Amino acid sequence: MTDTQLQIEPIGEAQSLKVRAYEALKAAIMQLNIYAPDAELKLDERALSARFGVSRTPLREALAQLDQEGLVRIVARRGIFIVRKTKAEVLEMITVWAALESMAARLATKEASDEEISGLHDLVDTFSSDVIAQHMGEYSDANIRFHQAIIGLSKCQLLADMTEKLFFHVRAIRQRTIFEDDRAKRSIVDHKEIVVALEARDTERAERLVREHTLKLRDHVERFVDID
Amino acid sequence: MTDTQLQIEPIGEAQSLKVRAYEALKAAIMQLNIYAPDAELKLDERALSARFGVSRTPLREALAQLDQEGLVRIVARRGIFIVRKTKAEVLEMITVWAALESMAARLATKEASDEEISGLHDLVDTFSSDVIAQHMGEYSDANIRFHQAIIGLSKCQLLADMTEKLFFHVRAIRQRTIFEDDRAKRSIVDHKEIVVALEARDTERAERLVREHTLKLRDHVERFVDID
DNA sequence: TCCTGGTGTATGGTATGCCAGGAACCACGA
DNA sequence: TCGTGGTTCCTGGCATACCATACACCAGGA
Repeated sequence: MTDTQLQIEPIGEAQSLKVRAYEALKAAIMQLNIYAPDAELKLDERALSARFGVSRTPLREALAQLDQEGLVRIVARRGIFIVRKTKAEVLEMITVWAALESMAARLATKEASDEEISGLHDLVDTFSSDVIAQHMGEYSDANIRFHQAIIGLSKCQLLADMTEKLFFHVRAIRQRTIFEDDRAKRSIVDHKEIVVALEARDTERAERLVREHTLKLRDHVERFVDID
Repeated sequence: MTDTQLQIEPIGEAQSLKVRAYEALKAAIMQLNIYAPDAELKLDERALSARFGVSRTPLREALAQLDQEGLVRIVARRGIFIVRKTKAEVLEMITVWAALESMAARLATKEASDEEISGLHDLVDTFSSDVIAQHMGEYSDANIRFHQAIIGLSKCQLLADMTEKLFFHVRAIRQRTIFEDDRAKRSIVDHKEIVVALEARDTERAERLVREHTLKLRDHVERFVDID
């Protein structure tokens, strides 16, 4: 449950320049449509340090972290490039996500309280009434909150950490998702079934439903999303 | 299949100082028994840069990477500390590992060729005849190779990358594993059953067997390993 | 003796300058 | 026209000096 454990920003300020540069860069990359033909994919240490008003050192550390996370690729004496995930890589990420979230569902049937599971109903309802959801398919905020909530109910912090990174990359392709009229509706049905299985403490069924739900997304992306 | 795609070191040399420092530090941490009472858990940038003969800059980048991977923790103006994983964290890692490897088994039943799956027999046999395995329980090299082979058969690079990091952390507690006489034998039985399920292309069964096998390890660690 | 305030020191954070490799461009010759 | 050699400049890698802060230690007063 991400919403219950408020993320405390020490002051919202007062962080190291490295961290601030990292977050600024990450936000900048996130809002950039990297699949646009004219997207600016090449970065420059010196130019960025000038724009941020910090020296190259903390900026380099931020970029190195982004490099390790796979958002950018640093090539010595060539440049720093924003990474375009290939379709195959995106599919792999969704597959791993399915593995992690299905395990989370499994754990949730054993670790979560009845009240916590009941709380999922609200998220499903929010999703149902979310107009945006009708247009964004799998990627509306309400939808993501539902999935993150399940991961939270597993009480496994590592699962939460690992899926968060995957979410970021998958989000990047949301603009490329083709609208399918009944996809959102079927998604809601899936969600309701998942909640029912969790409430029944049906471990195997909850795991299977979550896995199949996410693998459906995988197949959808494989068939209808065109990147590369 | 990790063994088939030989890892080419460009020259074995000629890497950046950052990478070399990273690998040297990682190797040093790996061979260190961090759970020993007198283990040296505090690092010092300046001392390390002197010992490696490089400046602090590449060393800091290497340490930052280790920090992100969770092997060390860098605290501003306090120091750099080698992380002792808590028992809860280790259990979470094994749980995630179970999620990933069971998904790998699932994929392997669909992606791997008959020859590739047959190759697993050799690894099981190697493990059976590995005297060390009798004493190290789950953590012999032959055992790890078996599990990595399954992940390789999934043809999912991301699964391989993510599990590799987990292996590293779990290895760190192998000295703390209590010897259990029939554990290795039962492990071999599990492995053979897994291979059979893979050969039969029984997706659900392969997934379940792998998951249960790894969760057995989880329970074993939970009960018999004493860290913290 | 114990608490408190100040000062010194250790340590990670940041700024800056130089280095070396590679790519692009241009001149020149075949 | 095309290929080849060299020169220049762009760019990340590295070294070094300085900065800021948390902690330890000590002196002085109650």
